[in-house]
Amino acid sequence: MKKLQPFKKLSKQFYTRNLLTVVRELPGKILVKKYGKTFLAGKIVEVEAYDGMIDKAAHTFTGKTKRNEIMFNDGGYFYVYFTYGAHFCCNIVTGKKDHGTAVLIRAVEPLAGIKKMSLNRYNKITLTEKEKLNLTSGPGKVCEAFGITKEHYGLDLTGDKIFLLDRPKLKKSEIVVTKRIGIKKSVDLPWRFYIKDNPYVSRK
DNA sequence: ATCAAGATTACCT
DNA sequence: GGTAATCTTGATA
Repeated sequence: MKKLQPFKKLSKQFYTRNLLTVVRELPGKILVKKYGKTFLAGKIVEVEAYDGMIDKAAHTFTGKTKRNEIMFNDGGYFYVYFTYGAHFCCNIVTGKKDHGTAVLIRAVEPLAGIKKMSLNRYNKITLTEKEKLNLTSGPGKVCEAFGITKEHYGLDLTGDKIFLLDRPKLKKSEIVVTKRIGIKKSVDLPWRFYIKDNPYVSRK
């Protein structure tokens, strides 16, 4: 009989390891945002790594600015940015202080608070099948569904507003590795990781 | 002060 | 498949 693992918050030590170690372990973990007395939650199904030291696509590649300064902290902080005049995207800062590394959360599978997510995305509760799959299948969609905005910039992920829950490690065969999406620089780095056959992954 | 780009999305054919 | 929308940020002057 397999022991049921309790849902435990990921610790500071999880995040302060190297970017590429953390990014491989993030698929399958659970993103949680406190919402009043309840919670919004989703299983992380797609992520990308960004490393300012060697990666021209990273916001930290050209040094510290007001926007990216949280990425130069040690791991365990939330980096939120605004783009294309419309969308927020959220990231998990990793590594040691001054590394400038983070993981973009590209897609999650909704687990709890789905009604609230539906309201945030579509301003209604009853969704078509297509709309359900479109709820959190992209970085901007995740933030809209969870109500994540610049006010969440810099949050400590060991706190209780936004955090991740641990889950058993996935097998290597369950994770697909590809080049990243939607960037024009350093396009060949194989730093996108997603859960095989999961319908909420943004693109095959 | 001005300007171009952008870790996207929704909607179109 | 392609592209308009939309505005913050960072770079350049």
